[in-house]
Amino acid sequence: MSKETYYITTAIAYTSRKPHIGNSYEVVFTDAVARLKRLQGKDVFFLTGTDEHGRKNEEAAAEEGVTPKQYVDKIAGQIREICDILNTSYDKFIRTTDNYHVKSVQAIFQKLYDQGDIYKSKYEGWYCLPDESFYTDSQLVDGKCPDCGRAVERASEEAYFFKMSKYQKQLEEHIEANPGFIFPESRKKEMVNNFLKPGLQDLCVTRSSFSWGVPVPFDPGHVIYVWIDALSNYITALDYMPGNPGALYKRYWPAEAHVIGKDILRFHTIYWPILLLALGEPLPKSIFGHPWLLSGVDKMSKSRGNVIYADDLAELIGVDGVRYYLLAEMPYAQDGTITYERIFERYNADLANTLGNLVNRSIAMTHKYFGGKLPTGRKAEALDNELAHAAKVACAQMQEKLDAFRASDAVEAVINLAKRANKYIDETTPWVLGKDNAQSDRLASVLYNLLEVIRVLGVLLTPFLPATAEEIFRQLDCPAEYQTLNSIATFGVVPALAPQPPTPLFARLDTDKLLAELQATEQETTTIQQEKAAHEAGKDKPCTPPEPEKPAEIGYDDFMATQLVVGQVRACEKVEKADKLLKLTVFDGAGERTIVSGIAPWYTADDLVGKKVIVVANLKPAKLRGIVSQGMLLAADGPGGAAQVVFLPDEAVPGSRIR
RNA sequence: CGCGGGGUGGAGCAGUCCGGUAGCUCGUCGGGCUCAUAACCCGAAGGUCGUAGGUUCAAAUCCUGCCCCCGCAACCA
Repeated sequence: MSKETYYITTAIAYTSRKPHIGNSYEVVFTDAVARLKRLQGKDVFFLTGTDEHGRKNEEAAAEEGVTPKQYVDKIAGQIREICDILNTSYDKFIRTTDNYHVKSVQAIFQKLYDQGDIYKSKYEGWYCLPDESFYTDSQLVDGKCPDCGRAVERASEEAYFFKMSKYQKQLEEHIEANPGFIFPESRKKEMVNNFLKPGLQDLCVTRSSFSWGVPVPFDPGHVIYVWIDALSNYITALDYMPGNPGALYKRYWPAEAHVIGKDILRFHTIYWPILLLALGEPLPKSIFGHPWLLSGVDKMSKSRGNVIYADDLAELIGVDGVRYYLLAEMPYAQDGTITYERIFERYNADLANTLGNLVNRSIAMTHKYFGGKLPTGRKAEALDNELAHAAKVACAQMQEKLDAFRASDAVEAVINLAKRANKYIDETTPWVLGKDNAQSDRLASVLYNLLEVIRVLGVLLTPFLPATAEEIFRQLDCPAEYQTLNSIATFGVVPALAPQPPTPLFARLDTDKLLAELQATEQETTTIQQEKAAHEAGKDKPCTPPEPEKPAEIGYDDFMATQLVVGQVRACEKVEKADKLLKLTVFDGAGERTIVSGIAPWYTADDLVGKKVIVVANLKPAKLRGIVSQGMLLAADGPGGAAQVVFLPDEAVPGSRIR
């Protein structure tokens, strides 16, 4: 009854688009841990879900002509569907639009406000009346509006702020006292050095510029921003209410681990703990910032046309094929890579050849030599002990590694056992024993040991490849009580199994053929994707990349509103303390202007000085790294995020209009 | 001097804390076997462990300088 509890969560996925396979890694990994813990007899609660508020969703919905709720319903459905396809065993799928969550978030906000940790203040800034815009100190040009050059006045917009600094000390002490709180270690250093040490600012926790969110209970013009809304999901999912926590909360909180992407570590290791400190609740035991899965050397993104989706891949290699790749291939602290070559290679080598073939040949021999049922006679040999020992080692290693969140090492330990069993077959040569009736007892022993190892493999694979484990048990005709960790603690406890006729677990893939097919379909889609990508302006933010928008048609006048002119680069220098910035002096026909451009990684002064470029002449000036940039250069998005500046022929006359 | 991680046979990684025969997977080559999914088992080739110095009887491992890659921060109009 009093089983040890184990609460583990993924981050909730932002409902901006269908998650790609890199996004899916998190939920598969977390699922493997959750399944292991259940296997170990813990009372597990595994939470995942979706983060559904925010301006982006509001806008996306408007564009599709549906309500925000309709929009997020659709995407949340897709996200959940992928979790289901991947056979993840979450106990709850929370959506931040769920009613209980909204209520709880409001109560949390109210409590923090009542105790003075949230206060209403002003988003202070310089306001330009004619432009209706706010500017910060650094944006101002000579104390004037950077846009129109007119005077600005000190003005403010109301917003609510959270007193982060009040809890900073406490958090720092906690991190110090609990070395395992943030891991891997290198991530912890990033957080402490970059954010904690410099000191925390109070955090603006509401917005009034959009309305798709949880309203501030006592001030409905304001909406609670993502920090308190989304992060709280980990406790609202357990029916948390300030002062009146629900039964689930009492049972499962604090969480054992929050598994999140390295990109949102800051929110989870700083904002979230401080929020909990303010609520007077215990902090989660650990926060694991996992690395990313890169497509080749690039981040996966729609605009690069290198996206792989888990469900598509599952069509090719099965759900467990996908799970296997993710779990076996992702390093612990460094980014992993995914390519089809690698996927097929791992699938064939480990799943088809090593594991699948072992199961198949062992069961096939049981049928061939004994009609599917082993006789009772046995004859043990010293060799057998080595196999039994390997099973014991695999069992210990798998748990030790996965307990430490080292999934690929854990998987390796299991596959190693399968390799050892394949070797055992060669060592014992059952096909030789089969030719000699006098060796029947020995043959029966060998096959028994093999079936026993396969059963062990079935148990050990449960966290990683649940469907395969099940299929192994089915083929072995293995009763449920022999599918547990306890039952494999000692080798050779299972009664003689009478396996079903063998069915291959994983069909070998014809790698060359598959790659050729993929290349063919890729070429069809690439063109379309590239066209789309051309319209996608900025880079995607890692956690919430924007959906590529179908460009709305614009009229000629709209286009002409952008004043493109020929400019000649007269001078160029690197901006100090900025990796990407070049400060350019450009002659635009009338005079020289300064343009700061983020192309330093790809261009030097020599590449640019004297060249004719396209300048956006009427762009609002902006201050970059303290330098006012008056316009911008046109450049194409090149491969790998590189910028490719558009150069004009030398004859082009500075100042002439481009249209 | 903003903070941190890394450079190991063709590819991907382990080993570095606690110096002492450089290990694993894939690939290549050769052999064995035939129960099995052209699978399995054995063996071989292939590495001056980024680079230059230093400490030591001994350095991938410890120290110092330099080069290159990556992450965080900053920044990309």
